[in-house]
Amino acid sequence: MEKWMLIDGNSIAYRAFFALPPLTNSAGLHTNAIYGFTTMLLKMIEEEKPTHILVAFDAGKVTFRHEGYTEYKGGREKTPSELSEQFPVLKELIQSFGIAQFELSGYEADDIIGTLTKLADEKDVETIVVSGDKDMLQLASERVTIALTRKGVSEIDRYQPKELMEKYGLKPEQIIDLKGLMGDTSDNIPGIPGVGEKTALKMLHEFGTVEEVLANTSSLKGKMKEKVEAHQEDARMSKKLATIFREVPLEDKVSELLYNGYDASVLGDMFRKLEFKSLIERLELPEAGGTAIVEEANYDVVLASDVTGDELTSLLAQADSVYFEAVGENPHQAKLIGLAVTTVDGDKVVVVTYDELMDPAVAEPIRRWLEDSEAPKRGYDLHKADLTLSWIGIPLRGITFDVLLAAYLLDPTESSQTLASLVPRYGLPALAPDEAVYGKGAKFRVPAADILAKHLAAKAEAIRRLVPLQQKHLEEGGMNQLYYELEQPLAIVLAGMEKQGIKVNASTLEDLGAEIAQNITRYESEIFTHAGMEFNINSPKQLGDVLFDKLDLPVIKKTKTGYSTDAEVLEKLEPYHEIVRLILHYRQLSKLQSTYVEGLLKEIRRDTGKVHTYYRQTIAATGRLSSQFPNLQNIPIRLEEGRRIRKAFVPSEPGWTILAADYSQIELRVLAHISGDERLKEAFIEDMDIHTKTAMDVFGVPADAVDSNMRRQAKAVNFGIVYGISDFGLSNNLNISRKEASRFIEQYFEVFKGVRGYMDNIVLQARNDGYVTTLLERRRYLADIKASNFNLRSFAERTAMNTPIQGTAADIIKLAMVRMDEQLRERGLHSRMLLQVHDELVFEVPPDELELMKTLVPEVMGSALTLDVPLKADVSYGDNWYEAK
DNA sequence: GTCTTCACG
DNA sequence: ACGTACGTGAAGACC
Repeated sequence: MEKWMLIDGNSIAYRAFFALPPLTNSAGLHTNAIYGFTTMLLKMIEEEKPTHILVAFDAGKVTFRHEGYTEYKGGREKTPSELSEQFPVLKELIQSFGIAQFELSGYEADDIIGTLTKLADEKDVETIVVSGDKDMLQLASERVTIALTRKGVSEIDRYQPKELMEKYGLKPEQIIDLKGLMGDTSDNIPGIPGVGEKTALKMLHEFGTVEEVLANTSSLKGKMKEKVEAHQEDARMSKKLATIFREVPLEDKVSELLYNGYDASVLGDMFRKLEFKSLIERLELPEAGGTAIVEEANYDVVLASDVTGDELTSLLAQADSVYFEAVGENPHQAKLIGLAVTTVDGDKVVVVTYDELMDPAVAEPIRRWLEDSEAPKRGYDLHKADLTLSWIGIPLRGITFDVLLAAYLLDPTESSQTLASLVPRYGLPALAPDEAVYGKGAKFRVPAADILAKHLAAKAEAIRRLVPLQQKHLEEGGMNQLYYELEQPLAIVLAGMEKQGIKVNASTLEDLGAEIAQNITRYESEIFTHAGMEFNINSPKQLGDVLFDKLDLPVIKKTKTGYSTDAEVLEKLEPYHEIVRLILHYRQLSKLQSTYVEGLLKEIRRDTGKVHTYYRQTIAATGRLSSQFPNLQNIPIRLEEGRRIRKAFVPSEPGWTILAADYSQIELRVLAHISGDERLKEAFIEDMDIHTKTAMDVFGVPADAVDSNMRRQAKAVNFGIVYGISDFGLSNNLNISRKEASRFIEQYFEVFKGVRGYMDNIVLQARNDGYVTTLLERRRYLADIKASNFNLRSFAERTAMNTPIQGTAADIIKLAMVRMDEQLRERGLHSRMLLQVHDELVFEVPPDELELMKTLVPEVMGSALTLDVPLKADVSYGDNWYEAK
């Protein structure tokens, strides 16, 4: 079955140009229109899977339309040179894709596309037209779908006659009547002055066509009647101008549209010229020179079982880098496939398959090497490797460098940190894609040993070559300390905590679950009664239909796909209908049940009764950790019902205690330090209640005049300050007007002048350097800090304000963790560090260590880093995590 | 796979 | 005029 895709090249390029921030490649060529066009093209090819593709361009300056009306498209702004310079390159790119393009003198892209859709209708071929121009809607038919871009080029609305009727109440052929009446300023089509979309639609719904409207002016009234009568000719001519000409002599050029996919090396060359690195990675295109740099491997691959134990031992004595391959996202459950070790001189790579590692006859030297803390190892994601290995009883020691961790510090915002994506960043030869070696999804297979060995060897070699390059960059970025003294040691501390796990009492959860289940059923039936029908309350779509169509509640907010029903909306709807409160409760319970009761129960290991999270150290752009499988950083606490989940988190030894310590206001303390604001510093030096103090200063009242509402507002302002304040955000949060919010902020900055100075300064610094840093020199690049798009730029500015604060707080608790681990070890304590929740550390403590830990933990946390204000950590403890409050 | 919602700091 | 608070992960619905 044929399927055609016809793209309006000029229209899409224009749209992309104005939607995207200015991008240039290093040669200074603007590339934003090309980039936008390309992403749109890839998306549409993927979604539509066309057999034939054409990109049509407008040709030359004079089209047949000018013959009748010389002002056609007059008055249009001249195409900016930043865009026009992109057209020749765009055409080259389309050629690299192997996609046909037409440009016929005297005709516009519309006409070419119009002619082809006519042909498609005649031949009964399914066709999609891609454009940003609503005029195209006149071509819609049962076979022809018009895809119009919305909001730049990223979102696309598809129209067939049915959708057109729903949205405008018009048939496709009436689009030209619409234009005839209302005109089009961008094409300088006059239409009837004073008639806009609303009026034009009204007239067409009544009369159907321009001609009929003109024939019935008598039924129009007043000013409108005069205008229509005076501009009859304009309307007729406008209609004619808007009509797409569908008889372009294309003869039989359709066969040229056949699309057979692209040649990866040709497209790769083109993307390289444009410096579309993300697209090269996304499409897994070869790295350079037409085909990938295929460097002849200049090392021998040695299988462990092919050499004697002594030979293996001596090879490992000169080991340099190591790569571990495991299958599975969750390192606690991942299956090791094998590992590869390069020698220092790079001329040999030893590969050990999993079976060999498990074979005592072969494994002895390799196990000894892995466990030897004096044998240096450079690798990729050794935190994960350490954890996976620990489950088969092999500790990994002697880590001296990790290219994943380094890549993260060098650019934490990079979207992919896989080894394969990292390698080209440093100009090293590409790796074979994992998919090509293993297949994906159901087709995943571990290949034969020789093929596997080659692949693992290439990865180990890539690591060996990456290390010195990254070390140089770390040095240049002043991140040596951050790397060697913080992140790298932390990786092993984390693996220890993860392996240790925390005990979760299943029956506590089950009891809670039974209680919640009862309540859920109750709410469910009450909701159905109020709704007068049964439906899936968990479906935002169905819920929206009930609330806004059936019950006719006011629509507060819309999402891309329909009505919004989030908690914020529901809270506003509470006064209108009793059902809303019930839904809010239902939502709360349903979340608790599915995510926390059922979700957590699934994660408990049957044998030990523990859950083992996995902390990811290279995800968050600010330097924070993230937690997965399960996420133990978002266990409920704010509401009592949810907080009870914490009762299930208990010590793993009888008689022990859960001890939790959290930093008090760490982010605001960090802000006080880095901004140097005297008032804020003083507040913390005096150990005041910071929100009350803020209220006093912002409202200009004494402490005893601060009521709970003032404190609440001050607290919101403090949060806003940390997030990178905007009046809009604060007004939203406090449900006040933007003006009021803006006054709060102004008053805050009047008092905390140093904070204002910091905010102004950090944004300037970001603009200057392109990045911001934390106290420990952790770096975050802000690609959009100079964007012309207000939204993108504002976002980058808020990020510039927030990242040094959030990131420094992350630095501090990470430091505390490394220190704490040392302390437990050096003092020979049995207490164990189990969890980190951004500003909190959770331990399990034997009875005889409780008194010591109660002072040691806050001491270590408080002295992790010396700031101009004290760091304070509060301790609490109990029989479970709930009691430790 | 994407979207929406919601849990945490 | 624009239209967002910063950072995450998981579940369920729906395509």
